[in-house]
Amino acid sequence: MVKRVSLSQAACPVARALDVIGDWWSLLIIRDALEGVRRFGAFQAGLGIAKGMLATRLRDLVEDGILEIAPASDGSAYSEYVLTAKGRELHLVVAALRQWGEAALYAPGEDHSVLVDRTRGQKVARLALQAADGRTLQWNETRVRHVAAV
Amino acid sequence: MVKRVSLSQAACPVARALDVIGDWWSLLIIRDALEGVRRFGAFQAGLGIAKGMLATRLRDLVEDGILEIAPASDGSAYSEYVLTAKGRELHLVVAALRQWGEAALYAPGEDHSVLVDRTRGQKVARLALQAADGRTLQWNETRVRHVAAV
DNA sequence: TTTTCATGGTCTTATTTTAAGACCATCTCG
DNA sequence: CGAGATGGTCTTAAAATAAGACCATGAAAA
Repeated sequence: MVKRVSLSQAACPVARALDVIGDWWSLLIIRDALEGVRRFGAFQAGLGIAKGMLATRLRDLVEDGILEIAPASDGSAYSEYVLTAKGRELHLVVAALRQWGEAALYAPGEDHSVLVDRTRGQKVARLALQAADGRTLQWNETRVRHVAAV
Repeated sequence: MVKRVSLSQAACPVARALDVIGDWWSLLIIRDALEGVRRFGAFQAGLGIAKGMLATRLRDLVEDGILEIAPASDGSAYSEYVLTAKGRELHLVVAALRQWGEAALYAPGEDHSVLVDRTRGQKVARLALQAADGRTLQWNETRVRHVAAV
């Protein structure tokens, strides 16, 4: 029996991305980190995750260069987990998931949190795929160009 | 001991979305479905997934209204799995993952598949968050407005 | 300074999920 | 009809998860 399949060498960026952040908790941790959560205890309280799971997830995310450990910003001797530049770029993935969830998984009238423009408090516009020339592309107006097998 | 935690009733759309598609294989299945894969055997061959896993994943995705079973388009007695409207909307999530993977997980010069405009074959533009008035928003120019606890 | 509590983990255990393949029923086609 | 393709189910062993006991250190109160 082998370990869980690894996609870290896949030629498809989607597969490779899921290999890193495609598990249950990682994107939730990143979501919280994007909102400013930094301390172990804060992640644990916000997510309701078991401590052991959180510890391994944080370790993995640090190993993958998505989080980094920094001295606590409040001057105490504890440390904090902060997103790296690579990790911050995941905000679009989180936003896409959020918009899909809002549209597809809530009954009309059911309440949920909302991503807003920080300065004006207005809801962020829906994401859309655009061609190089700026045309908006629907799901069936794109295709994937695969690389030749090695 | 309880089952794996369920987030299906979360007030955060990100959590609820991950509850549905946040496992290892679902988004890869959806990625392939977006590229036109429809048959059980085609999914299995493309993903290298165990048959049992694929069967349960497909069943779950159908239950969640992301895929639906249709008669085979080639006239045979077999059936096919096709994306529903709800499932097709996930193309933005897949695109966001793809763009992040391309930027963050490949060494310079390393080859990967690319999402292109179907009519012109040009690479799709990078996604970006926009405010209601069209301004582009960086990761730190947004915040999440939470709902009041019930 | 001693004592107490908060913080940030590790380790153990029971349960669930996953990977792999054996097995089987139905369909297609020669 | 018979052989192989197709689309599954079932079994089994290994790995991941959930929950909490336990522990070391830092912070803070007495």
